[in-house]
Amino acid sequence: MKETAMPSSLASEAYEFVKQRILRGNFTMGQVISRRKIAAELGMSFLPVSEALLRLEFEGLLESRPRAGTRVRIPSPEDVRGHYIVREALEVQASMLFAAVATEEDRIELHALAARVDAMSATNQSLYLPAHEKLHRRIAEGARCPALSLAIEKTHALASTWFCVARPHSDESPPRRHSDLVDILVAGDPVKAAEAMREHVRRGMENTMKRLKPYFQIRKAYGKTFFRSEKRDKLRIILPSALN
Amino acid sequence: MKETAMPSSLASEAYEFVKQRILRGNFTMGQVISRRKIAAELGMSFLPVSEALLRLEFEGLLESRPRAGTRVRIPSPEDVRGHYIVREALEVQASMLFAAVATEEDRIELHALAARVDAMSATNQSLYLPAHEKLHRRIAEGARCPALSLAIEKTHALASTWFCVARPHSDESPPRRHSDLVDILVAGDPVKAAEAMREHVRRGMENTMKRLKPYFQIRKAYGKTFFRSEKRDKLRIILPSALN
DNA sequence: GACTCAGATCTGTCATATCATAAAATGAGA
DNA sequence: TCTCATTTTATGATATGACAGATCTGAGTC
Repeated sequence: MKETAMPSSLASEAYEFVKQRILRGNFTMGQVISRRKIAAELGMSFLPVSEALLRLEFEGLLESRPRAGTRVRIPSPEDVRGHYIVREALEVQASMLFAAVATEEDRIELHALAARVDAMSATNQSLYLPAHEKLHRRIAEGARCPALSLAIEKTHALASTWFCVARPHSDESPPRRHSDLVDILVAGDPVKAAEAMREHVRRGMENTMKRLKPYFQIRKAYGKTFFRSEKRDKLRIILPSALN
Repeated sequence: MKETAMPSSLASEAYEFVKQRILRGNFTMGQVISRRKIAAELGMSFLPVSEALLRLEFEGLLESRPRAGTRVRIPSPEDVRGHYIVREALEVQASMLFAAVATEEDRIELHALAARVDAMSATNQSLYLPAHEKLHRRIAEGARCPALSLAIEKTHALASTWFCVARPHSDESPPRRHSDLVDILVAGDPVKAAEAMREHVRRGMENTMKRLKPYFQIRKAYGKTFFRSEKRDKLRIILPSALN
């Protein structure tokens, strides 16, 4: 956890700070974030913090209401579906380009990454997510289109917040789920690559939908009000909540 | 040109104001925008204006450097290519979904829109762009995925700024360019729909590349400095500039 | 217990002021 | 006319404070 060199701007420092806390799960879904407290914690005014939160809101990690507060976004089923449809579009495009233009080094590295991801999906949970993201990032980079990589990276950041929660999965995902995908990508046929990636992303959506199901109810219970106190915890208990 | 109801926030008012001026070409590419002047013009502080410009920067319409200024973004060839690759990904996805799930009304309306667009591509230049955008928006809406529609809409806003400039086109685009596309979309075969849309977007990219070629040189001449005075106009003359 | 309602507290929005830096304007020297 | 260093002006970044509105708290009521 190092300061990313010289942020050169308090706003970007605050941005990284809050983003990391969300991605690590220190801020839980639905939790209200206080600009002033974070500003005090970082020793700055709350204006650069506001700019940072605004940016995170654009990226879909936060949601806010004018004078009520800002909280970590709680997704609705439509959010998840929409997210995965956009993501499918982008990743299919990336995998087609990868199959067509990736270098030999790209393809070799991808094989190694896929093997690592598949291995960790069964054993090491905490390292699985970063490895999985790296795999997809490499595919995007192999497509040789920075704009596409950037768009994909943004969608991944959003989805990451959904995985910092309970992981009841261990659903028998095939042991070579990612290796099989990569095998097709490196083979070099864009159409087959697209097909494989499309299937891959769709599986991901089904998985996420299952995991997030309890939280959909929480979203409904919260409604439009931004609870600042612990009332939210009470709601969590009241809910039908098969949270685990 | 109506105020969109009650903006409820000065920042969003400034956002709409600046965005419209960019899209209408009142702000030309590379022109530096002064937060303070706009704030004065709108009778507000420059803080809400800053928030608006920040948002437009996220959307790719503006670019800024820390204490130099904020200007309407001048695209590089890589920008255009990246934009169209992302756009291709999204629109192909939309057209596949449209072919699969659009209602009968959707398909009927699309036919009419396509005919209108093709008609105006030859005659009415000023109405062509809005009609063209509406056509693509309807396709996205027919896909029944708000998130996808939103993503596409954002990419269109960016591209629109590129068309407020010289239109040397009138390149013999086939008279039924959009009608042919729509014919395939409404037929209902997702694979063929995807194919047709992919081809359509690629044509669009080639077109845009041709139009923007002169501006690529301007971008190089500008470099990283944000000219606030008229020196920029001199540069424009100096350039090889077959601007018209 | 549940419900209401007035104050206290916190929130985001916005205005104003200061500061370091980038670009412009100026002017002396070739 | 050109170049280069200087000053001047303009810009974005940030701090601070005021304000309206949302949420919270707690006493009072049933």
